[in-house]
Amino acid sequence: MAQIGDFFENFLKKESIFLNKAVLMSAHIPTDILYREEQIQEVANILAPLLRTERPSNLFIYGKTGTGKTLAVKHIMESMLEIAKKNNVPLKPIYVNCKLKRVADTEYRLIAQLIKDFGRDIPSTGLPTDEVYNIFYKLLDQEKKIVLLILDEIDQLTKKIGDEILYNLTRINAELKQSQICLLGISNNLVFSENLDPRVKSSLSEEELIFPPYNAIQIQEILKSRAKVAFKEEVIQPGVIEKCSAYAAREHGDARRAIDLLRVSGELAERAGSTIVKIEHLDDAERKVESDKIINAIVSQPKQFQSVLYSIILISPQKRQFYTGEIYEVYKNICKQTKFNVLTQRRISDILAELDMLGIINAKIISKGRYGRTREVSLSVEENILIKLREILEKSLHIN
DNA sequence: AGGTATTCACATGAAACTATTCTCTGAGTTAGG
DNA sequence: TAACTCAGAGAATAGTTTCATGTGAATACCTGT
Repeated sequence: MAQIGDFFENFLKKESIFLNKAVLMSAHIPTDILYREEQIQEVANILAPLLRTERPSNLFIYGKTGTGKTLAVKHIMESMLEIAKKNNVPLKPIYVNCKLKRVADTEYRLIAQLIKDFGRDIPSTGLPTDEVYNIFYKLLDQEKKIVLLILDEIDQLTKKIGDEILYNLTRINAELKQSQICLLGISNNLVFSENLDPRVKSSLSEEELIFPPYNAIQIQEILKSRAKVAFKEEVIQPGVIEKCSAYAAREHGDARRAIDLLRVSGELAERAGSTIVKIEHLDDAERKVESDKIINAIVSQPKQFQSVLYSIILISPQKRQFYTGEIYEVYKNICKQTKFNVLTQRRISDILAELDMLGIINAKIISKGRYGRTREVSLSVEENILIKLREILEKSLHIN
């Protein structure tokens, strides 16, 4: 008892190397956004009519992850809302992230989420979809207002359920008597609109904007400005920020990743009892971020999914590459052991494709001529993560 | 030898099914007047 | 008679199954030399 008490005492006494860690959290919106002045101005130009209660053009923003899209839009949204309040403009911005599981990743749930933003709760199931639409229309038209609907990661939404909702949303304006709605779509996928219904495409992207990736120097500056606020002075070893931004620049200039990395480095350094953040902490952080990403992705998947991955891990020591059929055989044995019912090969095929998407395996469709056509699968996970993964799966599947 | 046809072992697509979770509705039940 | 309970109908969703069709190239099978 005393020991753990001491630990907490010490923990309190020990000075944190952080001044304000919140600055390094992904939810944080800094007051000045570096290197995005141009884009912000552009967005502001397009959206400005909102403040006169006029409907601006629908806007579509493209850019890879961590290029400041969401940040810029949220920033603009906040300052506009402020002005609108001051001048009594009935502006109602709504921000929805379409990727969030069980929140806004289907048509029903998206509309339900919007309704919730108007202060009314809707049951999570049980109602017909058009009923939900009706409620939404009614709420919208209750009083005159102008709505700015921001759909973040909109590509995820259409990938899952098609572009019908978008069509419905673009048509809302025709149904409304008093209010107006303006759509702002944000997509990570640069070619997103190509496989969109042409009608939707033309009305959704009346205006388009591309956020280019940051280069290494820009990321460095961003990191420095954040670090200045987040950490105490002199706690960061020279070179850490440089290396951190180099990591991120290698991956298409993802600033969010860089910031995460820096935060985790700090946490690791602190946990290790170090008073400065060293390069080695950064290296550790890189590994940790990577393995956390993979493990999180796996843990949230269904059991059957995990079984398939476990099968792959079981074969992997023997061969470097293996085929769908082989995996299926091993998988069937696993099912017998764990008393799961065996899924069809069709499903396993899909699961393999998904594992490939998650980047946990590497699957390539090859033809072996006379001997058929199949996926050639290999694991693309580092050895030490693999061991951890294996433990987690065994626990999760109750395999001794 | 050179050219075509087969054939394997899955991949890929679409539709339909299953189980679960949830609402709404209306019939039957209960309790109070 | 009003309030309450409770079963059944109907929805949305995730995860599958069923059925149907597609596919790239190593081999088998011809053909004419």
